[in-house]
Amino acid sequence: MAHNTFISTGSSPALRAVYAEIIVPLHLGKTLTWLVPPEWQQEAKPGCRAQVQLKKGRHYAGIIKSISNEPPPGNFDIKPILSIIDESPILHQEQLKLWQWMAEYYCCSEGDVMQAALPSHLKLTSESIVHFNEAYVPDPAMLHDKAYLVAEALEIRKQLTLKEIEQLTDLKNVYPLIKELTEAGAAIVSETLEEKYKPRVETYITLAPAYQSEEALQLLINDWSKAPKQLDLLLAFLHYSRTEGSVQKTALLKKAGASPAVLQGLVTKEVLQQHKREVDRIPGLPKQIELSFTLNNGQQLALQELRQTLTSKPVTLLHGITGSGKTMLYIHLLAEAIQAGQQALFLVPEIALTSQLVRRLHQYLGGNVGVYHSKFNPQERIELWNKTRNGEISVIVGARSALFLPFHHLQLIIVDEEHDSSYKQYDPAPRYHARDAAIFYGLMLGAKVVLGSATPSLESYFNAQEGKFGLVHLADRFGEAHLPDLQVIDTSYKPAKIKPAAGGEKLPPPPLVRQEAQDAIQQALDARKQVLVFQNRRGYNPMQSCQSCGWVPKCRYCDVSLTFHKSTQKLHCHYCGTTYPQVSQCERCLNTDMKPLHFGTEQLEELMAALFPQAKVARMDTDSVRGKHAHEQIIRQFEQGDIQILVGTQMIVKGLDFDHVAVVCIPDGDAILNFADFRVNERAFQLIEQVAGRSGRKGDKGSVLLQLKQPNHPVLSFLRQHDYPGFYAAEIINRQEFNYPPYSRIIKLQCRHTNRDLSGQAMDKICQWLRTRYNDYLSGPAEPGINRIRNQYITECMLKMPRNSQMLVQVKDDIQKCVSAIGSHQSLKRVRIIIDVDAY
DNA sequence: AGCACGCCGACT
DNA sequence: GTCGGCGTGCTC
Repeated sequence: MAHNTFISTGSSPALRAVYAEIIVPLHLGKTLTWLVPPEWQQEAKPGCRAQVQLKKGRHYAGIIKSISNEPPPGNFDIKPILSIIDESPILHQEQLKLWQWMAEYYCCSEGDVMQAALPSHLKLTSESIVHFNEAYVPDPAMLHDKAYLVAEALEIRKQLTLKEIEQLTDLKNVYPLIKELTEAGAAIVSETLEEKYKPRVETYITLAPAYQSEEALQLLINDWSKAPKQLDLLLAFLHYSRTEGSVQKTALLKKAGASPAVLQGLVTKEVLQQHKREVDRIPGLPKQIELSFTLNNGQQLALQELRQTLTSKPVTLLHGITGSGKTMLYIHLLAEAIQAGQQALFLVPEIALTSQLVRRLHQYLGGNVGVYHSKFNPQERIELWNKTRNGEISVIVGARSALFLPFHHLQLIIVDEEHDSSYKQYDPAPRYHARDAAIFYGLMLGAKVVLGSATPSLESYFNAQEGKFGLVHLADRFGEAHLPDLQVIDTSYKPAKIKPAAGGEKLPPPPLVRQEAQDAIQQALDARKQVLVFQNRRGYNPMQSCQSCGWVPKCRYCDVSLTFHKSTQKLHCHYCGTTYPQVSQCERCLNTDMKPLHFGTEQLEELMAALFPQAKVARMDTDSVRGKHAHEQIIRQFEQGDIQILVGTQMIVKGLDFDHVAVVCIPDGDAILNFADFRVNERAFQLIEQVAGRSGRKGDKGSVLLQLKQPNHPVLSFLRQHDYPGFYAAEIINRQEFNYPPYSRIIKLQCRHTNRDLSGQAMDKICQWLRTRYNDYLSGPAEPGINRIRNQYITECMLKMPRNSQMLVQVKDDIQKCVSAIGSHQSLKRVRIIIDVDAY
């Protein structure tokens, strides 16, 4: 690297200043440049973290993006880098390229990408420490009361953090006070950037060298007098060191029932010694590969096809119906990658990352597999990060953020359940789609990419049809299992044929779960089978309304009705989380006849328990799985047959394989089919087909009970036949006709502001500008169905751009210009603008 | 994101 | 008249 050669000959580049372009974890429009002082020029390499200061404030650990001799344009003082944190880069060049692509493609800053990509413990920000200036003599006349108080505290404690000063003074803003203290010469402020990752250290006990020999030891024990507890502990130690090899301190004390003081006695007598050792937080398994299963003919064939398309196409779509054993094929591919000394990434939707899946991967691929997801603590994530970087781990299974791990030889990326919308990050930026980013990254690295799904996204299937992706079908269900029957139960209103009895008694309302469905469930229970009940609404009643005026309790901050939760006896807003006391009286007309509308998982759980008292009923939704292990626990109980009926949201759909489910019941199918979005049909097909796939494994034919008010919905015929290609063929025509993806790319723009008018005005202006060039592609401005969330009024517009990439780059550029124009508009500059590329 | 700077109400 | 509250601009 010529630029940082300090001693050089000829036209001495050493005299030229060295600059580093650095990504800081902030939402900034551009990267900033720092000067690299000579003492850091050797270490300053792209991918290393550098400690930098912004303004006079905090220090950050930024990532060096590039090094150059060219100063940034503009005339201002360029601050020097304070230090280089990493001896060697923590990111590879390819990762930086991925970041850059992501920032450009999804219209965000690289700082935004950094926020998502780095585990929190690598993103350091400084803490200000206020030190006492020893030369200072406290003088109450010179300082204000509170400042004097702090000065006195500093004299005793020598240093205080900002938090401590806040508590001490009860001030919200301590900066003026600190300024006063520093100006008076009482205090000096420093910034500390501390490495947050600390290796886990355990203490091990060994015998002192003097007693290593059998004779010396015998002598010691035979001549032992006094301190019987110490002798007990010593004997216990000898026992464990013989049976287990190494002896860990806390384990020994626990097993021997001894106190630390007893051990300390032996250590002081120089009989035993203590050693500290760094240990892994993630327990390692043996790195063996044992593919102790056989593929059926269909799977064999599919695997061969897959291997073939992977060599000819950069991306292959594996369309395998639910229960066809896609995971087994993945395991084969992963094993091949490991054996070839490569690394592989196995992406799954967050909640599909269950111990069921992990257990299977560990069973066949052993310690070659590492798991990366949000339930792991920051320390464990760093260890996995490092193990990926140094190649200790070959396969990572993880949710979307696992894409950012520092693989050094990534040659295979599998995206399972590729249709799953949770691959798309919604908020905050970067609003990226992990599947699409994985495809880009795979192409860049020359890695093979496999997308797998029973119900592929229209985009992926389209790409396969066009020949852009390879396509492999896996049609047989594994182990003689049949696809379930779809039974539609018509719940549309039918006028009663018999007149109501004299006196005008009302007919009782039909039950939420109709008699037919109840009978089928009862049958399943009688056959000692299990039942899943899918309902995509949490809570007890998603809504209630006044019987006389129609008033509906709504959230104070959001434009949504409140859901009653029986567990808390409160009304909840599912958008901002605010809770309100239960309402029994209409606020508008004071009528006391509030009627609950619709139903959620809580009510269904209660209903199922009442209808089937002999069965154990459980519920799985975000409310019932609050704890770290609650989710796993419910799944395990269901697997073991301790639960017969499981009521739940999406959560029960993803990644779970249950062997004894005979019936899947969907009481509110209309909620799935009546969604105002161009992806309704696709989502409905995926959701229902996926839930259906949970039933009827291991030989029996299961059934799906779908209650619907519209029993002739076009999607149903395809669902009945489990005919994905048929569904695709029908749906793709709609997409083409209305120019929706995959025939176009959608960019959604949103304005958010507490003032509805300002939000609207900003969006109007944006649309005005965009219309001059993109009139044919623009729809909006409009207010979305829910126009206010967390007190922010939302307005939006949508661009349906042709797939032509040149134009896509252009439009993003123009959008950025719009955003900065709004940003410098006097009255609209405070409106927040959100750009969502490939929005869902 | 934070922190500095600047403009207005509560209180000496 | 000042203190200190929060609104908005800039960061190499």
